[in-house]
Amino acid sequence: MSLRAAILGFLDLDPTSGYSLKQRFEGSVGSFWSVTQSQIYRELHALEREKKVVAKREAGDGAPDRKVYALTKAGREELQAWLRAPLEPLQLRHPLLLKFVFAADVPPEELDAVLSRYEASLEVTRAEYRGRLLAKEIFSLARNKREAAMWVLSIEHGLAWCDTELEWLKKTRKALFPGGTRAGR
Amino acid sequence: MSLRAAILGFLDLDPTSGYSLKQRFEGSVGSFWSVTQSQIYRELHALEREKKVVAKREAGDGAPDRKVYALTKAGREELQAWLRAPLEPLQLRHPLLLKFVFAADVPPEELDAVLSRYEASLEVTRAEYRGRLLAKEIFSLARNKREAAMWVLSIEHGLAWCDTELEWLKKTRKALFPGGTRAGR
DNA sequence: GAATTCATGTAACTTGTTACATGATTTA
DNA sequence: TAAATCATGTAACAAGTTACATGAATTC
Repeated sequence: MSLRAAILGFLDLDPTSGYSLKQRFEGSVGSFWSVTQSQIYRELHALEREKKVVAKREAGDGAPDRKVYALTKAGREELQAWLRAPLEPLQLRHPLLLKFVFAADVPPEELDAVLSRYEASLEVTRAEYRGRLLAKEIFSLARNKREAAMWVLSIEHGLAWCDTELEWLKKTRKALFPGGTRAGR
Repeated sequence: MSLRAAILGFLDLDPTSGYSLKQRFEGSVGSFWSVTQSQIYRELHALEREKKVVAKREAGDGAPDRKVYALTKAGREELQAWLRAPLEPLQLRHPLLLKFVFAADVPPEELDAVLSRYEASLEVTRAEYRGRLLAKEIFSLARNKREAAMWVLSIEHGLAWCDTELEWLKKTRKALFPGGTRAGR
């Protein structure tokens, strides 16, 4: 349901093709909502059948044709209804934590390696969010100041989450490997 | 894959039935890994077919029979392999954030209501985690001190996450409703 | 007497993932 | 010349959700 609504949301901002919707997801809500190309096409087809969106074929001379989707009135109504509807419950799935709970017998160096890889990936993610804030692309795409402010807040949410994770890792390392496991960390 | 491994992990701690596995998920990793009853039975059946677990029927006199599952050697090996394997990537799906991004035109009071409901649910969750730490059930179930320490850390992760969310909400409210939307908040 | 808990499960459905196929254009 | 990008999609599969069915025992 959320995926569907997000597609409507993006098309409301700016009608576009399935292919580029994928890019938009990645470039803006990717940190808290992941999608695959197949999902997008499937949902787009369903929305089209239900007349929530209409497609216009645009000839790309040389390049492949694009099917540009736009909301219909019914589509706009569905989006508005979703915005006011109660939230679907947040259900985290955190593979590191899950593994962690069963890992008491894993030798310290191996556990440390798992934590380190996660830490490295967090730092990459955080740098990306920082870049997004600095790039200020947001301010050119947003339709008004309020919208821009909200997009900034959503990125700041991602940054705060990264920081919390990193702090937890630090604390966890201290608790589990009080002497350190190897030179350098 | 993670679900499967977690089932193996729980059965390794203590052989038990599908029904009570569900309870154990909820009572320990529920904050970062949600499951349904159907998923558990389905996976348990698959694991049985693959000889990773064996079931023993225990007659419950009066009460329904239970099928108590225990790991086989192959099951233990799969668990150990998973513990050392690279993590599946973390993919958040955060319905509030997603909605937030498209909600610039939602009237302040309605948006505030969405945020408030989320805030309330976070406070419930946080209280539950606190309770879990205070209850110290952990220390009786853990097989050793290291394991207990790791379980405590996993709950502390949940608490830290709640706190970060609550702080973000506060900040967001301040940014979006500088004068407040109604008495009391 | 009604609802909840214990305990098993099935069926149907929705959502998410992976792999593949096509074919032109641009970049390395 | 090989790889990446643009752009469409399909098929098969895996994972997650919802609703239902059964039936005894216990608690309200």
